[in-house]
Amino acid sequence: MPGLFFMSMTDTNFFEQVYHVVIQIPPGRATSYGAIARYLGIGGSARMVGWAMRASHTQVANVPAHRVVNRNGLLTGKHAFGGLDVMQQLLEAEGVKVVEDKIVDFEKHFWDPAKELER
DNA sequence: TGATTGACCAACT
DNA sequence: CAGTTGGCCAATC
Repeated sequence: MPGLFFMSMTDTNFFEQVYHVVIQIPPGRATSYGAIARYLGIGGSARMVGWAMRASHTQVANVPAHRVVNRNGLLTGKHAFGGLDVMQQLLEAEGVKVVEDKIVDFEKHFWDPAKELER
């Protein structure tokens, strides 16, 4: 039932790539902007990933942006969810503990597209 | 059109 | 160990 996402064909291929990966993140898992960027082959442009996410919440639905945090496991984009504790609630609802705006045992919940989707 | 900024990351000082 | 710098690329000023 998921995978029901669509966007204007005027959107850049970059956004499409990012969403394609994020949407495939399983519940209870999380990944980092850098990991996605590397998987897409744009390693240095991790900032663009986060930037694309911010735009996603207003343009595209069904994008679990709350499962994407920075390399530190910190919920850097919480402010984009309308509330400063919305992102945390979403994660905890999936079984991911969050303390001080950062994911506990981030490595344990880490989901690397380059590894899971590998090849 | 040039400069600044951004839900980042890694290396360097 | 903390602050700075470079990189990457697109949007905004």
